[in-house]
Order: sequence, then structure tokens, then C-alpha cells
Amino acid sequence: MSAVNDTADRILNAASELIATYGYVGTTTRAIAERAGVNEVTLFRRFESKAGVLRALAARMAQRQAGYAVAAAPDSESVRDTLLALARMEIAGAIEMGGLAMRLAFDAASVPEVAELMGEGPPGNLEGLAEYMAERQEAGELRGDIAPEVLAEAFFGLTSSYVMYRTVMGVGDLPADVTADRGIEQLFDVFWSGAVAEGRE
Amino acid sequence: MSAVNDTADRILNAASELIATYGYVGTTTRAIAERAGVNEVTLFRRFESKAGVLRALAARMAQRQAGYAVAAAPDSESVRDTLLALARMEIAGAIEMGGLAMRLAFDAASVPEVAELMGEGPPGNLEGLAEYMAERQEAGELRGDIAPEVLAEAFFGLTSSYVMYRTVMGVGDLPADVTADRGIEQLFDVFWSGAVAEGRE
DNA sequence: GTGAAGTGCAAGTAAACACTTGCATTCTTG
DNA sequence: CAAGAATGCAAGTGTTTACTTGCACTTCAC
Repeated sequence: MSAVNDTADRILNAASELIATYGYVGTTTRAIAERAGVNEVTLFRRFESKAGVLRALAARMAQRQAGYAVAAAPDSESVRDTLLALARMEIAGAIEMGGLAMRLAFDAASVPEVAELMGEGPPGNLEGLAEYMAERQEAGELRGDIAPEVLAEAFFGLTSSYVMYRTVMGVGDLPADVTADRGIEQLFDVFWSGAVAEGRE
Repeated sequence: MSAVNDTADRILNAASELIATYGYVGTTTRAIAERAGVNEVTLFRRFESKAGVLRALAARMAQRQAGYAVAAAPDSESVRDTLLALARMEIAGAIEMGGLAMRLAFDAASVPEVAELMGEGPPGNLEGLAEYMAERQEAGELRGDIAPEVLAEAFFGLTSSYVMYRTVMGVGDLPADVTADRGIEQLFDVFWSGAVAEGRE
């Protein structure tokens, strides 16, 4: 990595960690620069403003998240495997970003600069998953007596609160390996047993 | 209500709404005073400092929450009814406070003044519920192949994300009547069907 | 080896912040 | 009605914030 990008990256990394912990308004440019081991002036020369840092951060996030989406594509044979994989992906992504996306989703409701960047965000995800749930209901794989939006909300509610508890609120331990963690599977299993069509599991 | 308490109450109400939306650091004493229709100086004369307002707010919150706890006491005949009632109570309480408690639980991780006041908070709740879950597992009413902590986390994950989506992130509509809302019962039912011991429902 | 780009450092800006002081005015209460 | 408490208003404090300017230094491509 060239020295020039290294500086920018260190700034973005520092901003990512601080914003994830203290939120956008609670994070100062001075603190970002300090943690990045860089002069505060450099931050402004590279990113123009605090909002500029946020924009660059969001861009980098979107880029990485795109990588996840691709990895998600191969939807597994069974609905259960697909959803469990999605849950693990959601959790892994959110944890790898240190709760940044989660914190930003939170801040979007109150900080205009953040709201601009988040776009559809959670509502979009929710809608998309609800469509999938509806399909699987029609196929008789998920129980039909619950609205698909509710199933989607239950799913995301579990994954997002799992991450929120651990990264933002400091409750519980982070899993060593998300792709194999037993606790995640148990949590998912509560959802799954409640969502699967009777006589199907 | 006497005029003197009225002033203090208006300040606390304003602070409650603003902090719920913008967080503790994002809320200014000027904004609180303005929304309360009161001079900023009055706020300081009554509450000494911004942290003082927060303390008073927490005290009032604890007092109201105590009311809920009493109402909760009569644990219903069936586990299902008990947990559904608890879910409705949690949601009603959080909504009535306009997401304040939720936002504060969030801020506690990063704002020392908030952390001091929140005490055990979510971890305490989680532990308490996990104990109840363990009891019901031993009684054969809840499935035994899932750790009680996971069951408790699933429960609170659903109720808290339900409120979080609606109050903080602006996703979905608030229920007109929490005690009767069908959506809440559906959401709870996903949890319940996944948590109940086989052949028990 | 020269020039341009990137960075550090010192100093400074204007605005916003929590919080204070002094005084005039209103409200409450005995 | 008188006294004291509660409030409003105007003007301030010192600190922190995002952001700027000017200058010296290094690095590296050509």
C-alpha cells in the first residue's frame, strides 16, 4: 500500500473505531487524528471536513459490504441453511465493522449528515427479506399464519440485537468464530423453530 | 400540579424527548430550555447542571418503571401468557418513555455521566429473565436444548429491536394499543413457538 | 538535483457549548 | 399587603469545536 493511501486509511480506521463507539457527534476530528497518529490538519487536507471523512467511510463500507453480497448469492438448498448463512453474514459483517453500521443507522435518525449517507439502509433490507419470506411461505416452507414482514423483523431483530448487545452495549462476549459459533446457531434456532411451517422441521 | 413543579416537569419532559432523539451529547441545554418554553438560566437554577437534569430524569424514570414492576407481579398461569405480558410491558414502557431508556442504554457505553446512572440496566434484566427461563426449562415447559441465556436474549432482542426500529430508527408504525396489538403478538409468537418445549404448545 | 506533493507544527478563527452573574419582574404564600 | 421564592432577560465567562493559514520539512519521481 502506498504511503499516501496509508495515511488516508489510518484516518478512516481511526474514525471508524471512534464513531462506532462514541457516535458521529461524540467523535471529534482531533480525536480521530490523534488515534490515527496524524496531524489534525492532515485530516482536513485529505477529507475537506468531518462530513467528508464520514462520506469516505461510508464509501469504503459500501465497497466491503458489496463483497459480502456476492458471497451471499449462492442460496443454499434448504431455507434453513440459507437463513442461517444470512444471519452469520449479517453478524460477521456488523462485527467486522466494529458496530459502525449499526451505530450509524442509529445516528441517522438524528444527524442529517449521517441520514444522507445511509440511504435506504435497514428499511430496504427489511423489505427485501420480507419478500423472500413471503415466497417461502407460499412454497409452504415457512408458516403462513404470520405476516412475512413480521418474520423478517424477527430475523433482523435477533441478528441486530445480538450485535448491538455485544459491540455497543458491552453485554456478552463476541464469538471467536462467527461461522461456527454455537450460540449464534442456538439463537437462530429459536427463530427458525418459530418460523418454520409445522411438520417441516 | 403546582407551578413550581410544573416548570421542572416541563424541563424534564423536554429533556426526555430531546435526549431520546438526539442522545445525551447531541442534546443542548439551550434546546431543552427552548422546547420547555423556559429560560436556559432557569434550567441551571433548578437542576444545577446538564448532568443534574439527566439525574432527575433517571430518577423519574425509575419511579415510573417501579409502577410497571408492580403491575407485572401477578405472574399468569401459563408461561406463554406471562412472557407475552412481559413483552407487552417492556414495549409499552419503552414506547411511553419515547425510547429514552433505550437511547440511554446506548449512550451508557460512551458517555460516563449516563453510564453512572444506568447501573445494571440491560445486563441485569437479561440475567433475571435467564433465571426464569432456566426454571421453566427444568419444569419441562421450555425446550431444554437451548441455553437459558440464549432464550432470554432472544426475548429481549425481539422486544428491544421492535421498539428501537420504531422509536429511534423510524422504521414501521407505532402500535395504537400495545396491550392488544396483533403484530406484537405475532412477533412474540415466533419467539414462543421457537422456545416452547416440543408437544407443549 | 529539482520540483511537486504530502505532511508536521504553531497559531489562529468563529461558532457553539455548559454554565454564571446581576438585576428587574412576576408569582405564591402567609 | 408584604416578603420571599421563582422566573426572565441581558450579558458575560472559559472551554471546546470544526476548520484555516503560513511556513518549514521530508519524500520521491523524473
